[in-house]
Amino acid sequence: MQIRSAETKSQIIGAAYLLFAQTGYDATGVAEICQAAGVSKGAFYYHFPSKQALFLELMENWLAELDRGFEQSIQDAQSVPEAIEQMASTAAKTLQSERAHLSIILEFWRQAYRDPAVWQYASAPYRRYHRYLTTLIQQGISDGTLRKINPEVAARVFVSLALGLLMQAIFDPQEVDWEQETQQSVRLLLNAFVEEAS
Amino acid sequence: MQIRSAETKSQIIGAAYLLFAQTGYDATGVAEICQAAGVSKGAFYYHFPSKQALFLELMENWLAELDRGFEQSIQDAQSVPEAIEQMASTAAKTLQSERAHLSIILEFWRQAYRDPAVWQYASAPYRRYHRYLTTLIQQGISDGTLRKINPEVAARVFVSLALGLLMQAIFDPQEVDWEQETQQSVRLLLNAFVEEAS
DNA sequence: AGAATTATACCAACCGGTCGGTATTTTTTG
DNA sequence: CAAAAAATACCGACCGGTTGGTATAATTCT
Repeated sequence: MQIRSAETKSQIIGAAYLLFAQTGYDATGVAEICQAAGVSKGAFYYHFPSKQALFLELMENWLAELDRGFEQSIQDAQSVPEAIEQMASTAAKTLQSERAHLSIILEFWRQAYRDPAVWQYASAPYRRYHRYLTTLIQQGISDGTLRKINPEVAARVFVSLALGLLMQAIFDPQEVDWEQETQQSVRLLLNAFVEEAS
Repeated sequence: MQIRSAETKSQIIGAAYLLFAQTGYDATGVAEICQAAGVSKGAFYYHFPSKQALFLELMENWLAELDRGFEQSIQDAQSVPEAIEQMASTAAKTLQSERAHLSIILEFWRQAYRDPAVWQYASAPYRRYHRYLTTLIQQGISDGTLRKINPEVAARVFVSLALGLLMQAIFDPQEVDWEQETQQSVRLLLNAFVEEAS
């Protein structure tokens, strides 16, 4: 039956997700994953050709989910600053809900640095967000909402801000309310970027 | 004599630095490090109690060097914005010179996430920079150079920007001139933060 | 039955770390 | 000063344990 098969596969991915986030890719053995998933090694290698392949699929799923969250939120924004603020809010909320397993991102980055195939998947989102933000800011400038700043650079600042906050959230999960911190940071920037009422 | 001893030790650290940056901590074997350093395994374990200890020492050295670069540059700045700009410039230059081995930072972060001892060393600098930037911005506000922004938040933005740009520089070492990109980003922010001439 | 799926047993490679012993340098002693 | 003793620095074979992956048998589903 395909139902059971699919079930075991997602069991494996789920267990691997938790273990990779908890202990890291290298330190997590295949046997360990199988045990946590309640599945044998044979089943594992029936569904995945290798540990690395499992990792890639896991990452694809994760990033796709992240994208899904974004696309829903971007829809209805009245102004450019509001759109950016909403993007930030969505990102913060998504990450907040997964804050216990954010370290999986460290694993993504590490693998991405070594394996070109992983790099392709991992780097695409950032490029896309940068491009999207650039056009958004351009639009804000031409409709007079934003001051005449360099859209490319400003977009890079936002992407960097997101990455930087993410890093800090990974390492200080409780110290600070990162959702609020994100909101404050973005507002600070937007206030500094909006055209003064004349 | 201690000279030979110190020599071999630094040979080991040097070789480990390159290999860790190239292949990662886990994937780099002790034997491999020894071979690259032209030294035996016995010598290795004479100088370091464990692979992990070597890593820690390597990281301490690296971070201390980074600090040294900063302290020299911060000295003579005429204004608060100039001080920040100079900090950014120094950071960018330092990282530019080591751009081929920046991925060692990924290793730092990963180990820091697991080992509390490593975490202490790795997180201290960024806390320090955040604190320093906060007072710097506070000063800029009280002397009328900067607008009335939240110093804590603004400092966080700068730290995040640095982390974010660093991440991107690690993954796209050639695509962009990150030294220039850093300068542009910081200037954009500073321009947005300075008090308009009245 | 037979194809798909899961379980068990196993392997070869590798890895961090140890250990008995050797070479080299420094210190002590006659 | 030189011989002896001690301390330091280094060598490389070796070990216990782990790991990703495989071969093959058992089971389940259609």
